[in-house]
Amino acid sequence: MLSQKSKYALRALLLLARQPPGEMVLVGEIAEQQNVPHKFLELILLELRKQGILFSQRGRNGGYTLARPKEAITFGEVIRIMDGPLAPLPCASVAGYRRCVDCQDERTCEIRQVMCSVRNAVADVLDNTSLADAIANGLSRERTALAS
Amino acid sequence: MLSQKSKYALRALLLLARQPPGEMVLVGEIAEQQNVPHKFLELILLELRKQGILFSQRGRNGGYTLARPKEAITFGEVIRIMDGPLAPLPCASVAGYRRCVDCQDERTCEIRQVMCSVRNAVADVLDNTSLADAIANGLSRERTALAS
DNA sequence: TGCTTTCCCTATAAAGATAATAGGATTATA
DNA sequence: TATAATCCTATTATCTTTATAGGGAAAGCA
Repeated sequence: MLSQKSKYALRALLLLARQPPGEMVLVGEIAEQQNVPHKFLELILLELRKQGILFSQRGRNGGYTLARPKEAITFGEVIRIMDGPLAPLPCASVAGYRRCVDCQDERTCEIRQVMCSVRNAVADVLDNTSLADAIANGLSRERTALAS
Repeated sequence: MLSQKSKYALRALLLLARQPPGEMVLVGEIAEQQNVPHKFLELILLELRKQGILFSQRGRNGGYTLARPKEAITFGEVIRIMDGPLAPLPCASVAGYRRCVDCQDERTCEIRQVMCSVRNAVADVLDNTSLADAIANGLSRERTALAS
């Protein structure tokens, strides 16, 4: 399940991705527009900055902006930062592998094998969807909906 | 993330799937072999029985057995019973759809669209993997491992 | 220089979900 | 009727998520 934190993070990033490149936006503006608690959003944006997703400036005329082009930020990267590994089980994770303490034989564990397939299927979607992709799909859907 | 409950449930079901069809197994035996708390496993098996996955018999010579052939029980079905919908967001779920309370326009929500893709990718794996499939894959991997 | 605005940082509380335990009720068999 | 097993409800314990609070530090401007 996607956490509230990831949802807020993605909302904020999509909002920033819709701005002209380099445009600074205040935490308060994002919070208000997206219905996210201000202070909670601060924590989220702070973490995204530390992880190189956002660039920030303090003081007057400060705010946040994407640290990279919107084509170069994927859903997978964002969700991993907020929620941790994509895999349904630690033992099926590539980046965040951890052995199951009560697993009798990982090499033959059927559950692990299936969860590895799930992990790959999920990563295939999320690591290949950028903020730009998501926005573009949204627009094309919108056009389709209006045309029909 | 897969819950402990789902993991225990799948372990128990895979154990039962490896028995001769119709063979009754005690909760206590499953709990011991799979390192699962006895009383907790009882709750899990009980729910699986209510949902038509297991058949049980009380009293002496009682126990649990699969209510259907192992080819006809999928990971998706089991995980939905234990953990609820597969989708990362309620608004992206087919079976358990629920609107996001703070969503401004679901029709154009980019996050929802991506999460629908994730849901489909996950369901595609889990709804097409039966207990029998998982056991068969495990064996073939074992053979491969031994051969190499 | 001092004032304001903004992000930055740490700590903690509140709420909810998950995991587990407990104790007995019911049923089938020998 | 004794026994062994599942069945059922309630409760506790633990952990995670979500959110709040209060101030610290830097940037710009008068």
